[in-house]
Amino acid sequence: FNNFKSKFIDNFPCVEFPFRHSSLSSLDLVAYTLPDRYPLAELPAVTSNFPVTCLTTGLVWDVSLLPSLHDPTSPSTLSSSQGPLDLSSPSSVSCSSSGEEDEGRTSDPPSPDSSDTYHPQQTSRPRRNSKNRAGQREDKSEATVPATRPAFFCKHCPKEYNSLGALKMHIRSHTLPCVCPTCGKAFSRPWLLRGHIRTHTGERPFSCPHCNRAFADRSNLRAHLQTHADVKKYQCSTCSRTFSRMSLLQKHSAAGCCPSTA
DNA sequence: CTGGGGACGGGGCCC
DNA sequence: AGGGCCCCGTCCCCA
Repeated sequence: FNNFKSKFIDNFPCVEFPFRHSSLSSLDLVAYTLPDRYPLAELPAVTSNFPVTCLTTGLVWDVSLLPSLHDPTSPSTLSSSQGPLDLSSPSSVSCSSSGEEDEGRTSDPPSPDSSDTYHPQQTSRPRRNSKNRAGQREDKSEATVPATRPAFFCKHCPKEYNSLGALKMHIRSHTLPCVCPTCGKAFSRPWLLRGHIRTHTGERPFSCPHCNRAFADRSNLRAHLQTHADVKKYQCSTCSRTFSRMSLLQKHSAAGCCPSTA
């Protein structure tokens, strides 16, 4: 890995080393370097077990209430977030950030809307009323309830979707059609690329109303706003201490406040 | 160990 | 139907 890193830095002196995560395993490196882009989907999900109270919604984030999050058959709970980079041929991909279709591009996998990408067994759309974002993770991991069975299957991974649009959006995460003209890093969506480009330009359009800090990413501003809050979003159900981030609560629990659930 | 920032992924909703 | 945006979330790094 270090050799790879050194070579990368030598060849791309103006580009930040993309594999910044020092904890990358050899398997991760294989995932990056092999043409097959999805072996990470086979890895087991890393989960934690402790109750969390979301103060903003009043929901208790107790993983025991979300069995699908731990469904071993679900491949998607793993964060393959740092999507594989196709740095080998950055110029071969020509996605304009304005939303050029990944479908049908010459060097990419076959079009997601082609007939072999899905199997329209059932086309009933799920409830679109729910603004329950909390349920997103449930939906991500698997079809949680057999009531609305997904009908569209990704041919690149085991994920299933109940609409063609959702499937197409997902397939972009495989094809990564949006490529940064500066460093060649590829993204699934144009707005992700735009956010990434801000890391090059230094643009920070999201300002904190409470201090003079500004952020390139709205989510990061949101997280920052938690630091100004008297009562933070995530509460330990054992000691009632609140935290600005889920990850902090996780660390808190893992450190022993909630030994029964850590 | 804790708190916070940076970067990014992905599903749902709106237009 | 599709693109853009919003929101929620994760992971890593660093002070």
